[in-house]
Amino acid sequence: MPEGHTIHRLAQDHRARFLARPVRVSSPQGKFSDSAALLDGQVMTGAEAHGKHLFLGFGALGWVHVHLGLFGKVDFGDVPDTHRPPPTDTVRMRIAAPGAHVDLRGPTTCALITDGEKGAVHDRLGPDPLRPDDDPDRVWTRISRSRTTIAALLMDQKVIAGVGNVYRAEVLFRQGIDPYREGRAITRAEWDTIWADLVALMREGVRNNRIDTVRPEHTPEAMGRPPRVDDHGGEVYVYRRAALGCHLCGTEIRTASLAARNLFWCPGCQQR
DNA sequence: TCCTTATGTACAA
DNA sequence: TGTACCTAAGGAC
Repeated sequence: MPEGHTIHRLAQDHRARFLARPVRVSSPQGKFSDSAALLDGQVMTGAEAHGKHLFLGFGALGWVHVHLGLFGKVDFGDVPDTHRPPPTDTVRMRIAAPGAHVDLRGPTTCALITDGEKGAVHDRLGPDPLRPDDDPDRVWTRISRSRTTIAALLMDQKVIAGVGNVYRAEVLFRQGIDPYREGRAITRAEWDTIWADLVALMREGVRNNRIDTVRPEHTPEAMGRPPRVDDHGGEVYVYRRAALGCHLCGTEIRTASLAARNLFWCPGCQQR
């Protein structure tokens, strides 16, 4: 379930269990074995996120750089060592300390890198709504000069880091903006609202560890409908609701493929 | 049991 | 634009 909120939550969850503690590191699946051997027994000195990238610090040894890609999964287990389940053979990396372990499966990236290499990753990522010091003006500069659609721009990690297919669809619905509108046709006021909305939605995503975007007044309860949670685990307006009726205006939600990803929007609520 | 799909990205042509 | 990569769940049979 990896959009930026997941990764920031993972950083927090790693810090809570492992920060400043020596940890056991292994790679049952094998692809990370050499680095795991170097790190085994070392102290975890940091855990941070930028967009969808996770960095686990190990002092002078560098950082474990993790990117979940589309399929990557992380499972924590908070059990006494005597009850710790043996890892399955797809676990790329297991980190363990007394009373806690975490398994990483199916990541696109899991590699030990240097400070310099970490810096290079930050340099190619845009501002992240979940990093308090990041500057939305840098994003606005790119968007306001671009003929690319706002839908494509929001998914471009060099422009803005951490937004994925769900937040893209949902923030454009919430702001009433058609996904095919060009970046340069977005007004400054619209951009300010999009950024502020992403900050709020993604912070809530970190808190709840899932994506909910439906405003209180639009929940099924508030609208007198039976309770419902969408099958990806949160409550949303348009994501994966193709051919269903819009919660607000009843228009059929449309879907289209854009740069190999599924786009969802309501033609009734979102303006060109 | 097989097929499809998925909240992602990099690289080749 | 297409393809490769990594894993697991759900649905069709």
